[in-house]
This record gives sequence, C-alpha cells and structure tokens, in this order.
Amino acid sequence: MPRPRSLTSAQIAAAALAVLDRDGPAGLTMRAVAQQLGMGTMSLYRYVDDREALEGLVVELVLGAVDPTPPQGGDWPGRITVMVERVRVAVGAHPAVVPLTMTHRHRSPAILRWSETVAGILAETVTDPERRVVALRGLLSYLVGAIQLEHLGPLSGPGTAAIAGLDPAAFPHMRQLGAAARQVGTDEEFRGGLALLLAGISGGPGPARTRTA
Amino acid sequence: MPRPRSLTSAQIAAAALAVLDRDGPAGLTMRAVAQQLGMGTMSLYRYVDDREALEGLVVELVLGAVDPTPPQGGDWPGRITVMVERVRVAVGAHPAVVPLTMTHRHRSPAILRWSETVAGILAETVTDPERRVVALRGLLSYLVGAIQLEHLGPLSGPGTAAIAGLDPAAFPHMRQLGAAARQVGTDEEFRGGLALLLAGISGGPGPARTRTA
DNA sequence: GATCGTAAGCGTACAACGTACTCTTACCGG
DNA sequence: CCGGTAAGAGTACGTTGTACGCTTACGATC
Repeated sequence: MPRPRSLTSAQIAAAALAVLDRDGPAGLTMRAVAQQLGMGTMSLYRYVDDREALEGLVVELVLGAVDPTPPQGGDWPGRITVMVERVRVAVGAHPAVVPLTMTHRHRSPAILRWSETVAGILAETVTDPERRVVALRGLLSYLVGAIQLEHLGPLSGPGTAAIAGLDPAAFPHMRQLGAAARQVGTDEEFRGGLALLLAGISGGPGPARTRTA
Repeated sequence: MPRPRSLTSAQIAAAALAVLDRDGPAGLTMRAVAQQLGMGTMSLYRYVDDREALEGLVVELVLGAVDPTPPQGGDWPGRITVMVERVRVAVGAHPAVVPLTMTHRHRSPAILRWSETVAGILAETVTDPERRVVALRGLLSYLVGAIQLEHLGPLSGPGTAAIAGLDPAAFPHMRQLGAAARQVGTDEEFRGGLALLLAGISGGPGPARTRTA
C-alpha cells in the first residue's frame, strides 16, 4: 500500500564507502553520502538511524569482503596466516575505514564468522579452551594493532626516517633499528610478527617450550 | 615587556584530561576545556594551535606517566612484560584517551623513549637487527590492539555474554570459547597473549624452535 | 479509473562545534 | 608614569548532525 523503498542497505553502504575512499574519514558526512546517492540529506534517515549506524554499514561492507571459510591446504599456522592476511587485505583496500573499524568492530557479524573459523583451526592444536581463548584474543589483538600501525603509523618500520633524525646518544637502539627497518618490507614485518605469535602458540603451556606442533 | 602568560602547557593538558575523564571523548571540546580553565574559548588558542594539538597534549600527558627506565631485576621476558604493563596501566587509568592515542601515538616522545628501552632489552636476546625490528613492532602491535580490545571491545573475553546468545549450530567453537572466556580474567588474558608473543621471540629464527634463551 | 492511506523524500531550522577576526585590557620595561 | 606588546574575550561564520513537518508518489481498494 505505501510507497516502496528505492534503496537497499547495500547501496547505502556502497555510496558511503565511495565517499570514504574519495574524501577520507573526515569527508564521510550525512550530506556527502546523500548527495552521492542523489537524494536529499534527510532522506538518508529513512534508511539509517544516525551517523553511527551509517559507519557500521560501511565497516560491515568492508569486513564482509573477508572470506570466512577455512583454507584447505597447509598446516595450521599456515591456515591461520591465510585467515589473518585476508582481513589485512580487505582493510588495506580501503585504508580510510581503519579509524571506523576501531569503534565498530565489536558488533560485526563478519568478524564473528572469521573468529569462528580461526577458533576451529586453533582447536586442532590447542586443546585447553582457556588457552584457546587467550590465543584467539592474542591473534585478534595483534591483527587490530598491526593494521593500525600500518595505516596510521608514522612511516613503515618503527619510525624509519623520522627516527633517523633524532639524537643518536639518547636513542642508540632506535637509531640502529631505524636503519634496519628500511630493510624490512611491510609484508615481511606483518608476517614476521604474526609468525612470532604463532610460534608462541605452538610452544605449549610454558613461556618457551619445544614441541614443534 | 609584554603581558606574561598565565597558563602552562601542563595545566592545559591537565584541564583537558579532566574534561575527558568527566565527559568522555565526545565531550572534549575547545569550549569545555576553556571553561574548565576558567577562560574564554578563544583564549585557548593562545596556547594551542587547534583541537588536534590539544588532543596531542592530553595523549602525551597520559603517556608521559609511563616510566621509561629499564626495570632492574628478572629475565628479559619479565622485564619486557613490566614495560608493556606500564603502558597498559597508564592508559587504563584514563580509558577515554584510547581513541585519541590511535591518532596521536606516532608522534609521541614518550612512546619513543619507551621503545628505546624495550629495544635495548630485546637487544640482549635478538642479535639480528631486522629480527629485532619485527619483534619490537610485534610487541607494539599487540599492545595497541590489546588495549583497544580491552577498552572498546564488546565485553571482556572474545564476546563472552553476547557470544552466549548466538546460534550454537553455526558457531560451535565460539560458543565453547564464550563459556571458557568467563574463566579468563582481563589481566590473565593480556599477560597470556603477551607471553605467547614473547615465547615466539625467544624461539629463534624459525617458526617454532627450541632455545629457551 | 478515481480515490486515499501510508510512508518516501525533502526543506527548513536549530544547537553545537572549530576557529578567523577584532577589540579591549593587563602587564612590564623604560 | 607611560607606551608597546601580547593576553584574553566577544562576535560571527561555515559546517556538522538531526528534529520536525510538509509534500508527493505509489499501490491497494471501491
């Protein structure tokens, strides 16, 4: 009986993502998204509660691009690496979404599905559920932090060029690391840190044990 | 000759932090901080370039509370744990600052001093500078991510109560972990994840080696 | 095919924000 | 005592999110 809706949530999310990619996080305003959709500002509110909900839609669109199905081949660290890398790639395709993920990640179904798969892989090696909780949260923490450092950090490496300019006497170690950091690519750095965590997970209950998985 | 300044940067930072603690991140406005200082809104601009600079001051105040001197006793993983925990405690005292640290962390002298100390401790065990870069960045990533999950997460644990309400058939592993997560305290979780990373660092070049360091 | 109820779509309006501009005013060296 | 300098504040403007109410298009009904 009533007038039908002319937009889907997916269209709204896509428009918002287009604005975000084009104008950056600060450019994501209700007015800009409405204009992108070719409609009046207030019409947007027929589809979205408020700005926060709009942001949620964008985050979910980006995170929804992550394939949640378990990878097939390889050992468990390899498969977890694939899962983690999938998120990094999806977010890396839209760097401006990073600040938003921080606030909206917690209620994301996509992350939940992702977590389920990772938890399943972890179950193969970590039998104790409490240790599995710690491992999963550790992976998620690393993932969140690394993505942020990568996209909002000063430069790649732990300061790289900026580090090169500071007092060598007060910061001898950082000075040396600044030089070394130039040799380490972004991918290497990300994978390397993840490998450390995975090595720790495979090490068993103690702080540093043997058992190669 | 001119009229002297009546405020120090430290006073401004303290006032802004007070506002932040009282009203949350959204309440941190130029007007609110000026009022907190008992002065007109525009007078603030005599001391601070813009809102971003004000945020930087607050972040630095919080992060400046972190003791950057190396801990004395204990093995290297213990000392790094102390260093990492210091940051967590400092930030935990003012949770509302978490969203700000994300944007301002990169240019923080306090974090630089902290990094220098941690890099020094790492140098005791990790001889290769490139591997040390990866280790340091890994620690920082974990730290940043874990603090965020702790303060902006859904609830403690990887979903905990919210997880309990979802479809057991679709999320069997998360379901089980949700139950287990209730047994894991926040501190345990944080320390546990960190321990995994440290174990990985002490494991040597390969993905999972022996060498207890 | 005319009619009408419902919700879509939009224009206006307001409070609150960051901040540019300008004026007044308090201080201190001479 | 007095004048120059910068501190401090008032006003104002553009932009944001969004509440409110009007208009308008659709499709089920007679």
